[in-house]
Amino acid sequence: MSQKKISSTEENYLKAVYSLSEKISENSYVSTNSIADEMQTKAASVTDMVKRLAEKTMLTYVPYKGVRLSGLGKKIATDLIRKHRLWEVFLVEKLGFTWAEVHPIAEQLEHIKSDELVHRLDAFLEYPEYDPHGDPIPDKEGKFRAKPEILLSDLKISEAGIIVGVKMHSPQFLEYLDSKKLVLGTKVEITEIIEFDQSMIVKLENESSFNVSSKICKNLYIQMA
Amino acid sequence: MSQKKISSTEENYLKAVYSLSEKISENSYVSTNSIADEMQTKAASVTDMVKRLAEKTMLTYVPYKGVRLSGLGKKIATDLIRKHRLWEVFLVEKLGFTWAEVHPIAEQLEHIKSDELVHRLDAFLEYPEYDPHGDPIPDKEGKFRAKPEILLSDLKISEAGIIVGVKMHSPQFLEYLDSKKLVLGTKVEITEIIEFDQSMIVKLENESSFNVSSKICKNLYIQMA
DNA sequence: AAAAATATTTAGACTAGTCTAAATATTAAT
DNA sequence: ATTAATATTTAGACTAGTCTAAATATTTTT
Ligand SMILES: [Mn+2]
Ligand SMILES: [Mn+2]
Ligand SMILES: [Mn+2]
Ligand SMILES: [Mn+2]
Repeated sequence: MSQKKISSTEENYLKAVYSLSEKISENSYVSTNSIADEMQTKAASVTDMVKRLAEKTMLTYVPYKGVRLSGLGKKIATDLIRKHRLWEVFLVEKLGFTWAEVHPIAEQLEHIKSDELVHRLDAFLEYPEYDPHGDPIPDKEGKFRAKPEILLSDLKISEAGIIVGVKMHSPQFLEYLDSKKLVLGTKVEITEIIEFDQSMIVKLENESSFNVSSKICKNLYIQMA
Repeated sequence: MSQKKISSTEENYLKAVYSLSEKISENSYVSTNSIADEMQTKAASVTDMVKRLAEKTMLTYVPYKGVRLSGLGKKIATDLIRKHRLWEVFLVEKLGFTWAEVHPIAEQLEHIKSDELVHRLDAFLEYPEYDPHGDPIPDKEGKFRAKPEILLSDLKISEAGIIVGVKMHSPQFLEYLDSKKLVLGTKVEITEIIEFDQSMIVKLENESSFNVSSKICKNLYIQMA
């Protein structure tokens, strides 16, 4: 399986490429610069690294075009995402962390190498399907369950739904959501849309309604009721 | 606290020095070669590293004599041991690993950096005092509880006690102990000592008695009944 | 289609950590 | 007190990963 010799750095590059691949069309390449952006590093460093990863057959690299993950690279990336999200569930469900706190710790824990550990953690958590931010947890084969698609900003007046995920993950954003009780599982109904700034007046169950900015509406995933 | 920039490698060196310090007299030095042995590396590499650690005031280094941990170095080492042992408890108590399996995984987990995580893990495990091998878990200040001292090999005929720890940690040894039911908490009584090879005939509660080799007797810690 | 702007790669340097081989210091043996 | 054996340090080289600056390729604008 994924028991090859691979560094945490290499894993992080593959994860970044995977994540960037999701945002572009199937047959296009992930550019050097976009990877540098995502990894907070320099394009020159990326070129070095993708050459090494290509050497290890984890991706294909076409100079001046970009890279594409191979099956192996995809497997390593989804394994990493699986571990990241399982650990986030652990941190929230078992240790009582908030959803705003867990990401940096999961960034470390995802690199722990032990298939048996992942397997037992998964069982201990009772095979969760989604992480604390509503992101689906891929299975051992790297298959994802359906991910939330509809944003709060897609709803029309009088439509209602349940918050099932967040698009942005910054702690500040998540803490703000907590303070407004806009957490996963909360039912929301649109009572009004303010045209000039695209903000919405939202009604929560057993709560008074209030204004929600466009920025927030574009970062909340909804399961329509 | 321990939030300085410190690499896992540096942490491992400090842990090795700490462990070696325990085995020698208070005022003597830990030698370069002994560190190289412990770390499975070369003496030349150790010299390089201890110079860097001395630079960071984590230990004092006297060329051709050896090193001694500073207060800071000692704190980093005991923090690491604390984390290692807490994770071992987690792996055994919560995830169902055997005591023979946990060490290599804890070697990775001990390097996760988050004081809050350690604190919450400690609480989640209900503040355990000993790890699955009977080794005491130091507190936040690095203070240790009493560690087991008496070995099974110290007992005389007809004396009895409870197994509270193991001196050796190899998986093979631990698995062998499991197969003989010589696990922590087991009550043992010496019924006979074979002089020529220093092996012992041991009686367990509700079990028939059997021969235990000298090597094993020297690696089992006993709390006398 | 040339010029300008942008993206990407190459070249060379740096740090952390490691190694081997050679030099030097310390300790033990005669 | 020399000599021999052992321990330790230095010197020089190597890899992974990173950076800046310069060179080159690609894309966009005019
Ligand atoms: Mn995360
Ligand atoms: Mn998440
Ligand atoms: Mn251990
Ligand atoms: Mn242990």
